[in-house]
Amino acid sequence: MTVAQENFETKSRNGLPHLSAVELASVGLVRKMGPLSRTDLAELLDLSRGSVTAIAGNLVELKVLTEVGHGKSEGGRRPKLLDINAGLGYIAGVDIGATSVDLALADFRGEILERRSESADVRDAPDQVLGRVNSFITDMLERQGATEKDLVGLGIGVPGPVQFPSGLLIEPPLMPAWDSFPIKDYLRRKFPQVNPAVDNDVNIMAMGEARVGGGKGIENFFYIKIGTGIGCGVIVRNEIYRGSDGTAGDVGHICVDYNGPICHCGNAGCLEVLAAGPAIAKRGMEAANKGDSKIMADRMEINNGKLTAKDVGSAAAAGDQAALRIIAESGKMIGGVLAGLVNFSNPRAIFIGGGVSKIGHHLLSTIRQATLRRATALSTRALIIDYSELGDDAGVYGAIWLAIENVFVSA
Amino acid sequence: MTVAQENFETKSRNGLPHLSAVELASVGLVRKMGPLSRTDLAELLDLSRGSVTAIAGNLVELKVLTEVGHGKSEGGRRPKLLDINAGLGYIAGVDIGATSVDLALADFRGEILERRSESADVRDAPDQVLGRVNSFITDMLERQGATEKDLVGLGIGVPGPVQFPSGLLIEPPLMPAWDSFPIKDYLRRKFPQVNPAVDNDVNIMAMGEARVGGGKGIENFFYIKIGTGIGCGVIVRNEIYRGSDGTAGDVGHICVDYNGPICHCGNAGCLEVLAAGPAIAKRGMEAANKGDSKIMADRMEINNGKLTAKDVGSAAAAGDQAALRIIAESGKMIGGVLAGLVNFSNPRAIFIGGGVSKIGHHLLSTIRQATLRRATALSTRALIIDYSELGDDAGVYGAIWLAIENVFVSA
DNA sequence: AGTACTTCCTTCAATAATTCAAATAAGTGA
DNA sequence: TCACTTATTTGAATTATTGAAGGAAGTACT
Repeated sequence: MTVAQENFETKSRNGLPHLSAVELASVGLVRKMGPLSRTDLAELLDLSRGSVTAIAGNLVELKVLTEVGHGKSEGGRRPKLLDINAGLGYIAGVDIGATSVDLALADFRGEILERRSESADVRDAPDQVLGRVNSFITDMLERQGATEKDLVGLGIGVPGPVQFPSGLLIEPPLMPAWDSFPIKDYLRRKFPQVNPAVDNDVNIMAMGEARVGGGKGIENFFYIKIGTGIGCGVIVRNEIYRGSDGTAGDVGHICVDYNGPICHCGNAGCLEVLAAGPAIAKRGMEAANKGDSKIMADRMEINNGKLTAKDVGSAAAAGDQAALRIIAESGKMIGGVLAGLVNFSNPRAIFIGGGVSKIGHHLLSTIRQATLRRATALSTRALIIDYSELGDDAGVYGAIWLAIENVFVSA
Repeated sequence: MTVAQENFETKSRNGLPHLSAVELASVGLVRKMGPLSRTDLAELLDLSRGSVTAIAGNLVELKVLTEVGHGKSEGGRRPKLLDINAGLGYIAGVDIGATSVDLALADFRGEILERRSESADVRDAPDQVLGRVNSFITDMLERQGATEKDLVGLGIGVPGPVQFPSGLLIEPPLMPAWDSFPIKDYLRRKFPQVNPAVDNDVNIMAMGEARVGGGKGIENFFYIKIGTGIGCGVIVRNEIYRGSDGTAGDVGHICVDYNGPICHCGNAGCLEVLAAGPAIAKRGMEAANKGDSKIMADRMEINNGKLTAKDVGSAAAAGDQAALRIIAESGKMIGGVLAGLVNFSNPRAIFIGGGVSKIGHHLLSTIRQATLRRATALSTRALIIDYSELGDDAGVYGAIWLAIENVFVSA
């Protein structure tokens, strides 16, 4: 490369160089597979070693990749391994929940440097919540000895339907004040160089599971979040599947009982009203009041007359029959819906996360049973159903990876 | 290109030249958008006009593209339009149904030259059925003045679960004799140069609808086939979605009534047993026997004691209340399942085909109502629900296009 | 330690793909 | 007719890629 060209070296707004398609592919491969030698890259890219030497040389010069020691010799010269340059810039991942904000600051490889959970009310005005997000991120950057300019990527998940490219929420039931609020613009007020990626919270959890959790290497899977509601992130061909309007994965309002109770969505018998956390808690309280469960009744007394799904879970873990029955009912309904979706979509795996997934193993086993019983044999042959590997970190990991995969694409 | 190289010009087995990635992209664009000028191509490919001149020149020399006259001037020189060279070779599309084989021979653009329907029993031995397929194709080629060597692509759909890359059927319920039968190899005995593409029948129908029917330009949609069974072809990001084992779209065995009748799959209350053609026919006969419908009872007498779904349809068209109710019931169940899948998958459209879809408009309208009622508002905002545009031709069109898109990929 | 072999990486001339700028072709409209 | 516009072609310059040759850095065997 001549000196004249170097002067015209194009840089995107975030200060990172523009990469060619081959360079992007190389970086992607290293991200996906970990440190690679030039020979590995040549084989994976189907290019000659000579070309890869040139490409890798350029990427090292641009400080996108660095040499990180040597690999094991396989009978000859040891390979020099190339990895993502962790120090190229910082990535922030934000997972906004109904009552809390989870954040993490990561290096350029996606390794988390600092992790935070703050309480927040999503019903507050968006600029209030996002203002706090901005200052949390600034704070984390400062603690790493960095400044706002060093942030190169920012991903954020919000609990509502997102129109992905624009990052606008469309009629979010939980957070009406956020409808069409320009989230990206607001975040850019503090970090003008970054191009934030905004997505639905369940989508980013699925993304996290796909890139660093149990979904690594799995092309098609679901991530089910069971909490106050029930949502689903869908990974198709290793990417988040958002559907035509960004609403894909809305499994909470699939009908399981046409004569069931009315959901806040206006319809009767949605999975969400019948099987999510509040339903489990409610049925627990009913059982306690009816005298079907001493454990739950005791717990209810301590808890000023209330029970949570978690309480029902601990009762079940202690062998309480009523609690076990309640959880099994919920699991059966969820499994029944999942069976239909498995028939339709034939995923390789289903990962279950969200607050309610922590109430114990009984829920998982009934979900698993119900799903396997009602789905076709062919589609369940190799189906994995398990809890999320990342637990509460799925969201922030996914946000980080959404940001990472958007870092080199210009606004 | 030097003379020495021309001698080494690589050709694939089917006699077609190997194309580079850019060339493939160009051809794909012309296939998708119709005749294009070099300038159009340059813009679509994001290449300079000079490059496109070279690429187009090569493709014309290879006889993959041809100049087909001029476009309208927009104030300057008229563009020369490039189109696929129809005469480069023939494409055969085959749609094997339970009781019939539909075939078509097309030119290289996918334009059908001859169309045939033959009766056949899929329960026969596969070599017997496929032997007939081979000779039908040969016959059609001869009627075009061509020989077996002129076939460059062959696509075939079969009514059972297919493991796509290998083209093997896996435990097909309708056609046990075909289990793991090497369909591709058999077809190649007559057409050794082609690399046949084998897929599930519903998948190829969806493909047909995607490429030449109502699904043109729609990224994500379902094709529902209602006949003896109920199947679904899923198009995601403009491609057939097959899932992890090739069984995606198996909606017929989604449960709609846990206390319903037992399906041949072993489970109770599958959509298929309750809502497909045989269920409609059965309920029609019950109504006739109970004296609820004079029209159907009369029809039954003529038909030696039997009714078909179509008979119920004509009764409904004539205003018969019992028939209307039966069809509405079926439509409601299908719509109920579709609503769940719409929530989950957020497609832009649903196209309905298959034999039972011909029983009249009442079925469509109840399916539409039931789907829209139970799916979320956001996911149905822009949702199209309509009959297949291609009707009985969806299968052969899809087979042709599956073949076309495999023509330049080597075996 | 020496030798043969292997693997990994670099270099560089040759080749292929692409761009850019200029020329040419073929129209429109006043 | 002339000025202008759009489409295509051409060819020199640039960039990307290959392939062969060789150097670097290891292993394995003697």
